[in-house]
Amino acid sequence: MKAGSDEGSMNAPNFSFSHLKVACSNCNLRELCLPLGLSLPDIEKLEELVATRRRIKRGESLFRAGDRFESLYAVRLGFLKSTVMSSDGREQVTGFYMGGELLGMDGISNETHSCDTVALEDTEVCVIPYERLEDVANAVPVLRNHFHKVMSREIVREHGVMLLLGSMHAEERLAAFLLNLSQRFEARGYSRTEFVLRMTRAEIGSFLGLKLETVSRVLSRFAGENLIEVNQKHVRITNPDGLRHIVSGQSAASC
Amino acid sequence: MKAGSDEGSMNAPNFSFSHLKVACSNCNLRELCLPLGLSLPDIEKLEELVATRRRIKRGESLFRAGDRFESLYAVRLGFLKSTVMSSDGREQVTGFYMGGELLGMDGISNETHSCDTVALEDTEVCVIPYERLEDVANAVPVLRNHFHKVMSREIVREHGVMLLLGSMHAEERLAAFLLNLSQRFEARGYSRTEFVLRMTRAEIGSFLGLKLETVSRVLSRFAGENLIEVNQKHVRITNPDGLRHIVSGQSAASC
DNA sequence: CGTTTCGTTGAAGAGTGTCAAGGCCAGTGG
DNA sequence: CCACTGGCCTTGACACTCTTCAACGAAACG
Repeated sequence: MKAGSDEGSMNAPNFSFSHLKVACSNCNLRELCLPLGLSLPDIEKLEELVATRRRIKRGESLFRAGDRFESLYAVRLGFLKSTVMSSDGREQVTGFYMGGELLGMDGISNETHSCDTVALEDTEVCVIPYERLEDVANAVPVLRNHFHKVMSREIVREHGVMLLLGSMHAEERLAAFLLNLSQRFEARGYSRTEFVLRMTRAEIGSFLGLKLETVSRVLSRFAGENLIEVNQKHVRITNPDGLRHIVSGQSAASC
Repeated sequence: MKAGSDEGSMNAPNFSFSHLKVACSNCNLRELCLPLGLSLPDIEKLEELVATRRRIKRGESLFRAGDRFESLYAVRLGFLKSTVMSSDGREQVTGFYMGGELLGMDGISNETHSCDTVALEDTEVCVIPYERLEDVANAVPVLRNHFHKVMSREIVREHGVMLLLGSMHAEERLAAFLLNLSQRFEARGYSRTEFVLRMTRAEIGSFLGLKLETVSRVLSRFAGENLIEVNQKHVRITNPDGLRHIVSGQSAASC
């Protein structure tokens, strides 16, 4: 756990809510989080809906499998992972989430969450009570469409992960993973070439269907081929085209 | 192509619509497809929405990646697969769909479909124009909730597939696959122990992240252990508990 | 400064993939 | 009716990727 956080008094779960006024209109993630062209009155309805925020410290969970579903969450700050667990205890990371992304949609189907979501660094999310979301979405068609698109986008994202898990080699998976992170960091105004992995090798491996040793070895190999520089969690992409080349059928050429 | 179909005059794509009156209220799939407790007026709105059906012959596609998204489809009869394709031409089956299941939600995010969906046997779907679905869903909250749950269920299903692809061995994947089919057939009133695989070994393999030879070998191994009987596409599950045992950590015990 | 967690690397082995040959079955045409 | 064709499935032998096991090094934390 990181030392020196100035939030020391707020770590009991039920007191980690922040009741400060939420201002979506000022949020620098609104292009990621919200549809374009919301009118002022619509934004006011929205800000009434997204009334609270919640902080999760590194290692704590936002929700767990089995928890009653009540809200969706928009990541405001930080980094999380979602995992599912099989009956015999195997864990699979189903996704990593960062600023502007929406979490918790797995819970709608059953009124119960089916995955665990854990913060990989100190994180803040906007709480979106689902019942009220449905009302607001009814009243604001733009928002309703947007909500449907976000759910659909999650489905499409998962199709991509299935493609990756089902038909790619270790090198291709990791190249695709790094490029995906790169692009998402860039969309948030960070460097697309240089970033810090918030997750461990084991978590990357779980997401990509590989063992942590394989992840480590492939990263070292990439570094040896001057595609990237790696130093523990710090990664710099020095040859993005090389990575793209690996993703799109380098294997098709060499095999 | 099968001979002797009495629909010979309807194979040009644009004439494969059937404008017969759709009657959700009489449909024997309504428990799978619709929420419980719809009032009569609600059902009438629904039947106005789901006004047309469409037939797809074996091998034909319902929609393709890149097609403009206009409708969702509910399977009334038949069997389909969805596939995504990577830039370098690798194909991944993302799911198999049967009676009562909803298709096409990938298209909402972009107004463009991102996967191909192909009939594996002669199939009939109910066409649900998306724009009108949104209106009807607004007017009928039960239906709106149901729609959201169906999308969420698709997300949860894909989490399960990710777990399978990311952390299971060939035998576990196939055992899980057979049990899943078994359960879905049972829910539709068919035998849960004896059924016909509508897809080829290669398609099963693509879905499960395996090669067709591995699928064939594992099925033979299961047959050798008297878990199932296989004869080409015909499968009989003789020891479902054995299969369940394989799914839940047989490997954890023996390794 | 010791402890723990995380990451790297090597060697050996298991599990799938690849390649190749042959069998089964349905549909086709003689 | 039969032989032929092509698609699908099965099986074997071998190659290869990834995992497993183990040891060690580096960083984070109290």
